[in-house]
Amino acid sequence: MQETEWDILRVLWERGECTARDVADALQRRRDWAYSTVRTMLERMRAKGRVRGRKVGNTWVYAAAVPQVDAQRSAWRDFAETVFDGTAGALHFIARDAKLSDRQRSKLLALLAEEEGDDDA
Amino acid sequence: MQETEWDILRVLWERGECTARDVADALQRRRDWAYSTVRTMLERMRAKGRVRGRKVGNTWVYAAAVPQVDAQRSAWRDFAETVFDGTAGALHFIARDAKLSDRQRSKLLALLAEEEGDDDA
DNA sequence: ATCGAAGTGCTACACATGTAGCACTTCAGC
DNA sequence: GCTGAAGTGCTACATGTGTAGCACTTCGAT
Repeated sequence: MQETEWDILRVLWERGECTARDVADALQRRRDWAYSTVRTMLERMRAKGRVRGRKVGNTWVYAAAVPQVDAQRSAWRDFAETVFDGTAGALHFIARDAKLSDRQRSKLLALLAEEEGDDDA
Repeated sequence: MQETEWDILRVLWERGECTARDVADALQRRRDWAYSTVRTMLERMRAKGRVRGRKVGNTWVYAAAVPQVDAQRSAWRDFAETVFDGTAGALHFIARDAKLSDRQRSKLLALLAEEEGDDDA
């Protein structure tokens, strides 16, 4: 999935259902897209099943087709696979080569510790 | 950077300088590419500066233009930026939502602990 | 000298992505 | 009822990506 799509999806995840106009407005600063660009993108994403669309009156209203965390999980898997040949390699990289700041490292440790043992709970 | 490029670069990182033939052979199983496909890709990557190429006799010999870990770092940054709006979000995700197995989690903890304090040393 | 394998430069073509315009319709306010 | 803003469907066009072929050259072995 491309960056453009993530930008659009982020809007949809944050705000729930949106019209093309809503999305365009929300992305105003981040992306200087013409309204029609946003529309094209939304339509393409609908064709690909990335977003759902329903018509309210004569207006299309869009929503993300999958929960954000699901999309993130598959992005994470793809990333790990493509760049590190698997999750193990990716984690290895993060721990050792990602040049995390001390702050980031301890935050990560803290979060991991917190999570320890309560898988998914 | 696309998956195809990573596959090629991985070969170059592993083996150092390679001819198109070397790369094609190395990718035999992973990717069923025609020799010319590999050549096209290498040439395009050379045009983009992703690989360096020098001519040995009449044969092109290619090598990755950047060290693997550098490429991984920028991929990591792009990934974090695109999907999580920053490294912090990405780390948060990894600690809490990536559904790591217990084994992966403890491995990660161990690696992080090991690294603790010796930044880059 | 010659023949074939492997190399080279160049071209091709379909599909995806980034970006956007046009012509037409519809609804809300005057 | 008319007008304008916002919506719609459709089209466009450049660039990137995936995949590969063709014609020509070159070098090593016979």
